[in-house]
Amino acid sequence: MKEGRLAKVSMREVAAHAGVSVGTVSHVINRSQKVSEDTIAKVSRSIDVLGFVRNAAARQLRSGRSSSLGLVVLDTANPFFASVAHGAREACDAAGLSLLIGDSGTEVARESKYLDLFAEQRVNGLLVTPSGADLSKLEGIASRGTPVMLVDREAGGYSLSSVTVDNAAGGRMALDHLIAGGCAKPAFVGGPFTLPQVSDRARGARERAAESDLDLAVFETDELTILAGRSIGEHIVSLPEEERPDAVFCANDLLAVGFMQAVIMFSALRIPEDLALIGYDDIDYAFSTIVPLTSIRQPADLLGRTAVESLLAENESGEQAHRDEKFTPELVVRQSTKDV
Amino acid sequence: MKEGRLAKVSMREVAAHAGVSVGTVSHVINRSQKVSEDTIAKVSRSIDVLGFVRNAAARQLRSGRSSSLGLVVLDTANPFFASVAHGAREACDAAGLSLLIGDSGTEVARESKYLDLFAEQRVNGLLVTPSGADLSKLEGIASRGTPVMLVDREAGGYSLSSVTVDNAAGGRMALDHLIAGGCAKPAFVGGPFTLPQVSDRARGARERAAESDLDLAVFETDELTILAGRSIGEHIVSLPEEERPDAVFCANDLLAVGFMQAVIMFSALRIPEDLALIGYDDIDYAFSTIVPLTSIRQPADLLGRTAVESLLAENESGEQAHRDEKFTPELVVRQSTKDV
DNA sequence: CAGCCTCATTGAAACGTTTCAATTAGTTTC
DNA sequence: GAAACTAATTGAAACGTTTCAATGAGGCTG
Repeated sequence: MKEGRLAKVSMREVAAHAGVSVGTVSHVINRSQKVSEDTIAKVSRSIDVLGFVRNAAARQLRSGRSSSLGLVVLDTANPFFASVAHGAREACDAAGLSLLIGDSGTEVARESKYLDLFAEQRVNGLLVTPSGADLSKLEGIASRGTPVMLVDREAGGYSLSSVTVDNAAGGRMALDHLIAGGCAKPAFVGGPFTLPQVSDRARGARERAAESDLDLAVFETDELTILAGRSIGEHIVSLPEEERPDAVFCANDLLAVGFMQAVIMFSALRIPEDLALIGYDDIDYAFSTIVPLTSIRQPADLLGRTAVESLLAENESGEQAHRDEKFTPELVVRQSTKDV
Repeated sequence: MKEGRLAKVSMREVAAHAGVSVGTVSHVINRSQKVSEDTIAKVSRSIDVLGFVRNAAARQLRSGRSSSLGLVVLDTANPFFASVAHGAREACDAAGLSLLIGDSGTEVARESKYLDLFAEQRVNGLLVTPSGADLSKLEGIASRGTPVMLVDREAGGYSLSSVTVDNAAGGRMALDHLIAGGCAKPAFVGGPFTLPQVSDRARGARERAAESDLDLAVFETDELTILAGRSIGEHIVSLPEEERPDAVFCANDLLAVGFMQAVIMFSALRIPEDLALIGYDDIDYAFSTIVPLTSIRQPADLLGRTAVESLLAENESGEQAHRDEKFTPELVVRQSTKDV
């Protein structure tokens, strides 16, 4: 019953126990210099016996290296970002890095808090989906030597690298499909419009609508959640028929899922006959909604993976030039829209 | 255009720039001792001008404090664990701690890797949903002074605290409901059975079935994912009618969602008339499946929050006694089962 | 056996903070 | 005007590593 009460053991104790110097212990642990078989055995044994655990803080302080990346996304509960994080994590694992994840909840203040935290942690790089329009803080961080990669957000005028999926093209695709299905009164549901992901999708959609001489009604939401979708849906289905859209393009699948709930709970409208519905992201659940959801698929996993890999590549090559990698989304047709 | 090229600035530079000692700078930053208004202003200005950022490694090394908790879950993509993580994060934010998250993918090796990583990080505490049966490693960590809290897993014989939801009771509830709806050939779908969450739910279900003189058929899966649900579903709907269950209890909602996809794609069976279906967790999407899914709701968010709070409380009070906090799940009836 | 390798090990200086006892300057008290 | 306080500031010692130049012990060579 000898409970090894918090006897914090450092390399000094290990060295003493094994009868060697501290430097030797370090070399055994890191294989940083040749050590004889005998010594390795002795030291390893002492490490086990004493239950020594390396101190990451000390090691990082001395070596300057940190071996971690920071990722800040808008909402970890959103399956799209969960996939992004998953892809990023896999890429980090492969590179022997650990990934710190922050959830900004689309709030600039929280995002900023995580950026500061990660900066203090001296992460090797930062992957960020920014919440606000002003990227100067990120630019500052990048110019001070920490590589920054924008995820699902273009650099705009800022001097930053990015990995994105073409949102305007996606919006255009969505409307193209709805119009081909014969829709006459399309609407866009989403928000906040301060998010370029939202406004770009809306813009692409509006442009395509205009080409067919159609107006695109816009219903702005506060969030991109199931709940927000349900409440705006409740509003829209209660509109008099002449004001009600006959096709709704939701800025993401969570909104669409909530919207569908509202249509079914609060109206007798049929999907897609009376109201066509298309989402964005093609999350796993889109396939399984009451009426299976047509959606615009984004390669989320790939986005995360690519972001990490590009960051590391850029880091390694000490490159200055910023790259913008842009993927193209893909239409996935299911029953919530009229197939053509 | 003066790009502050990686001029790594430490407290020494700040002190020099402000014309004070390093100690004073530290006191300004941490408010750890009274400093005159004048000096505070001077130092703050120097910090801004030089772009000083605290070095977390050095600060932690010296102070011994780390202000972070580690959380290891089975699968971050599973909405249940996403909610647990969310609750934990909120509680951490409230306590001024940062939360490190690891995803074990139900692999003991990956879990172990994260535990080591967190140990090196000297986290203030560990929240773990273990993948394997052997908790001796965790017990060892706890006895060496790092508080450990099991999440969604009981301590069994081990000397550890836990926060759980009663799985056997949940399984019992599910079967109770199915039997009340008139089911005669119930089945359980889930796995791996090495996870107590799975085996306890199955056990509760089997016991309740036995009380009504019914057998519970068991179909084991490798994972608790949509895909696994779909493939076992494909198998089950293709069974000859006399072997086919008339009610299926899935060990979680992801399985149930996949199962439902299979039923619809590969059979003409109606839910719930020909086949009743009940899931577990009551994730947000359960409400929106093709046939809205009956499920056993777990307070996931609360689980995460409580885990953190209990850990901190235990930590603070320096308590030795281990507590087991157990919540009770709740049946949520929707259309995938016959209401009674 | 002097000189020169090679191989393994060592000792001590850094890394950037926090912390605490010591110092200085200024103010009050008798 | 000495003594006793208070308030603000300082200096230096840790914290646990990594790293690098230096040391020592053999073994070879000529």
